[in-house]
Amino acid sequence: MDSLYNPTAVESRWQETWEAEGLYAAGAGRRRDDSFVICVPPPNVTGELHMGHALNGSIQDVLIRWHRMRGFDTLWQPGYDHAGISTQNVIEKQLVAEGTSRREIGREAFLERTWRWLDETGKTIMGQYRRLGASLDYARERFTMDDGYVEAVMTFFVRLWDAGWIYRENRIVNWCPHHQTAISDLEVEHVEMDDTLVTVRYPFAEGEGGISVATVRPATILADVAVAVHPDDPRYRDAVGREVVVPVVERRVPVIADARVDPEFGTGALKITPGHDPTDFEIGRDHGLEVLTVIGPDGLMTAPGFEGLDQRAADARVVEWLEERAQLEGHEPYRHSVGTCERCHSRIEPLVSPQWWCRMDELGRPAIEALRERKVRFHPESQHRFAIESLEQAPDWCVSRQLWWGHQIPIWTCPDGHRTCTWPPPDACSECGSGRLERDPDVLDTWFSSALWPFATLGWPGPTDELERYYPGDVNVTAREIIRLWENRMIFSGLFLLGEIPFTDVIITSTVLAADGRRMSKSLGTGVDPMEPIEGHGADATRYGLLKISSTQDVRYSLGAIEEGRKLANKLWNVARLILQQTEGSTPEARPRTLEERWILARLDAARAEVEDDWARFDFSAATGVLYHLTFDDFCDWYAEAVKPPLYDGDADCRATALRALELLLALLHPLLPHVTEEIWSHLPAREGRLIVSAWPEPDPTEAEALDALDRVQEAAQVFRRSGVQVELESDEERRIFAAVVRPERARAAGDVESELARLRKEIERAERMLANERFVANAPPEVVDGERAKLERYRRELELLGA
RNA sequence: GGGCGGUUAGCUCAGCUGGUAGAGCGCCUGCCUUACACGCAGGUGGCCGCAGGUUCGAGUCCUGCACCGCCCACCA
Repeated sequence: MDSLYNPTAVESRWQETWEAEGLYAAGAGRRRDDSFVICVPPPNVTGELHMGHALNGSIQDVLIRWHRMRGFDTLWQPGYDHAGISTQNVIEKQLVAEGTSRREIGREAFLERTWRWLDETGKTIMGQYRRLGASLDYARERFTMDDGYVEAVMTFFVRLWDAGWIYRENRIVNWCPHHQTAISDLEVEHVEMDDTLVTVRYPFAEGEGGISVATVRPATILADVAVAVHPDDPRYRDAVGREVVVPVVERRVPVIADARVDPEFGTGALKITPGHDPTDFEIGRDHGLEVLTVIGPDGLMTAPGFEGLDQRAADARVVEWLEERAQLEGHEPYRHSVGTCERCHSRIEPLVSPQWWCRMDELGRPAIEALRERKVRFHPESQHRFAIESLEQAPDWCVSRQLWWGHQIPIWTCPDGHRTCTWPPPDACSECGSGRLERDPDVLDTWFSSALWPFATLGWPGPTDELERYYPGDVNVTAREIIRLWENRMIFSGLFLLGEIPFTDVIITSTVLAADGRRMSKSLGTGVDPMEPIEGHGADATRYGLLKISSTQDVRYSLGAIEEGRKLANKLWNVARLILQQTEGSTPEARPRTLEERWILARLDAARAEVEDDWARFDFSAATGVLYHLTFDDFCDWYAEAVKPPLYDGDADCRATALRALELLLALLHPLLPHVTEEIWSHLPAREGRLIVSAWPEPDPTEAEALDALDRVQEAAQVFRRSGVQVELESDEERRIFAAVVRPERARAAGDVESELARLRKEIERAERMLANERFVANAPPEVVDGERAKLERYRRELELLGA
C-alpha cells in the first residue's frame, strides 16, 4: 500500500467488481423485508452527465447504500427518457447537415434513423453514473419507448379518455415555428429582448379623430378585429361602441371595453388580435370576436399581399404604409421579455391550433389533498407549498405535440369523423363499425410518459410481483424546475392509476452554479464537466465535495470542497495502513480495555447516530462535517495516536480492537466514500464479502465516563500546548493518554503563559458577570446556568495551576 | 408584477425550537515526531447588510429599508 492514495485505478476496479458480482442488483444484501426504492430521474437519451446529475446521483447513492447496508431490499431504477422534442431536434440537425430534412425522408424513415442513432451513440449517461460509483441496478435499465413502456403510456391515455378528461379544442398555444409544434407553457423560456414600440393611429370610421394604439408587432395589425380600452378610462368613454378603421387592411372594427386592458400602459388602448396573442384571444373569445390569422405555422406571413414574407419585412411594410399616411405617431426602443423555445431558442409564435387537452381539475384534486395531508413531503418545506400551489393553479394540460419522435396518440378517426380511443388498436370504428380508420398523427408530450416512470418500470399495467414488492417507492430526487413538469404529474397519475403516490419524500436539490455565481451553461462557457473532478480527484472526493456544498439554496461549485474530500480519503487510507501494518495475524473484535478504546467506540457510535439522523433528514452537508471530524480529529489525532505504543508493543486486545474500530469507521464512511472504504475493507483480515452489503453498525451503549475523561485530557492538552503548564488529571489512564498524544518531552518547553492567563481572566470575568445577573439565573434554563458555573469553576482551577 | 431564498472571518459556507459566534480553504509561527507534509501542533482574523422593536439576553423572533440571487408571469 502506497502512502499516497491513488483513487483512479481503485475506483474503476471496484465499480466493475460490484456490478459483476451482482451487488448493484435489487435485493443485494437483503436481510429484512422492507424495501427502499428510488427511481433515477430519467435523463434525456441524448444527454451527457452534468453537475446537477452528479449531485443528485451522489444524494441518491448515499441513501441507497445506507439502506442496503442496513439490510433493506433496495432498488435504484436506472433508465432514459426519449425526450421527444430534444431528440428530434438532434436528428433533424443531422439531416439538415446532410442536405435533406425529415419531411423529405418521411416519418417511417425518420423514426428508423432515430432508433439507429440512439443505439449507436445515445445512452451515455448511465456509463457516467457508473464512474461516479452510483449503485444503480444497471441490468434493469429502461427506456420510455420500450415495448412494455408503450403499453403503459397507451393504457394511461385510454383511461383518461374513458374518464372523459381528454378533449380537443382550438386554442391559442405556444407554437415553435422551427419545430412546427405546440409546446407547453412550461417549455417556454422567457428572455429579455430589445424591440421597437410603435404608436399607431386608428381613425374613427365615422367623424373626426381616432384612437392611438401601441404595438411591438405592426405586422399583426392585419389581423386586428377590435380596439379595447379599460371600462373606467375617462379618455375613451365616448369612444366605446364606435368603430375604427384598421390600417392597411382598412377594416371597420368596434371599440370595446375590457378590464384586462391596462390604462397605464402606452396610450391606454389595446389592439385586439385574437389570432396572434394569448390575451387578445381571451378578450376576443369573451366578446364574441372573429379570429383572423395572418401568420402560418412556419412563422411566415399568410395575409393577402404579404404571402411568404417574414415578420420583420412585413413590419417594415406596414410601418411604411403608416408613415405615408401620417398614422405613425411615434416609435421608441422597448425592452421586454419574449417567449422562446427552450430547445431551439426560436421566438414563440402564439398560434391558434387544434390540440388535445387533458382536464386537470379531477386529476389534480386528490393530489392536492394528499399533499395537504403530507402523504408526500417536499424538502425543503418551501417547495411543498409551491407544489400545492402549482397544482391548484394548473391549467389544462396540452398533451399533443406535432412531432414524430414519441408516443403516437391512440385515437383513430373513421371517414364519418367518429373517434375511437382504445388500446390495443381498434379494428373498426366503435360507433359505425367502419374499418377505414386513420390514426391521429400527433405524439404525446414527453412528460406524459415520464409521469408513469415509477410504476411503468415495474411492469404496470400488468399486475407483477415487482409492482407488489416495490410500489410505492420511497424517495425522489430532482431539481426545482422539474416540480410541475414531473413530480406533480407522477403524484397525480400514481394516485389515479394505482391509488397511491409513488414515493413519500421529494428532495429538491440545489442548483449548482459556477464558482463565480453565474449559472453553469455551455453557451456562457461556465459549465464544468463532472468527469473532470472525478478523473482528477476521484469519484469519492467529488461525491464528498458535492454533498458538502449541497444545501437548500443554490450553491457555488467549489473545487476546494472536492479537495477536502480527497484529503479525507487519503487520511483514511493512511490510518488504515498504520493499523494494518501493526495488526498482522489479528482478527477484528471489540475488546476494549483502555480508556481510549472505550472512548473511540463511544465516539463512533455517537457519530453513527448523528450521521443516521442527518441522512434521514436529508441534511447531507451536515453528515459530511460529522464524518470529516470523526475521521481526522477523533480517530486519527486522538485514538490512533493514543494506541500507537500498545500497538507497537504487540498488545493482542489492542490490535483486535483497533481493527474493529477501523471497520466501524469504514462502514460509517462507505455511503459517502464507497471506493476507498471498500478497498481498505478488502485488506482487512478474516473478512469475507464486501463492505457494500455488509452490516451497518448497531447502536452501542454510550460510555459517558469515557467521553468525559477524554474531554478532560483534551482540555489539558490545549492548556499545555498553549502555555506549557500541565493540568492535573484524574487518573493514570488519563495521564498515559496525555503523554502518548501530547508527548510533553517533545513539546515546546516555554509556552506563552501570559496570554493564556489573559484569556482565562477574560473568560472568568464573562462567566462571573452572567452569574451575577439575577434575572439570567432566574430565567435561563438550569442546564445553561449550570454550564456557566462549571466553566467558571474550571477556569478558576486552571488559573490556579498556571500559578496566578 | 407575484413567490421563494440570501446578506456571518480575506474566500466558500455552517449555526435546530433565543443563552453570548464555528468549519474548510487562505494567512502567520513551530515541527520531515518510524500512517499520512494531501500531514501534526498552535495562532491571526467577525459592531453576524442597515435602522427600529420584543426580551434579563437577539446571527437566531417581529417591522421597515437597502442590495444580490432563483423560480414563475399574457403588460401590448
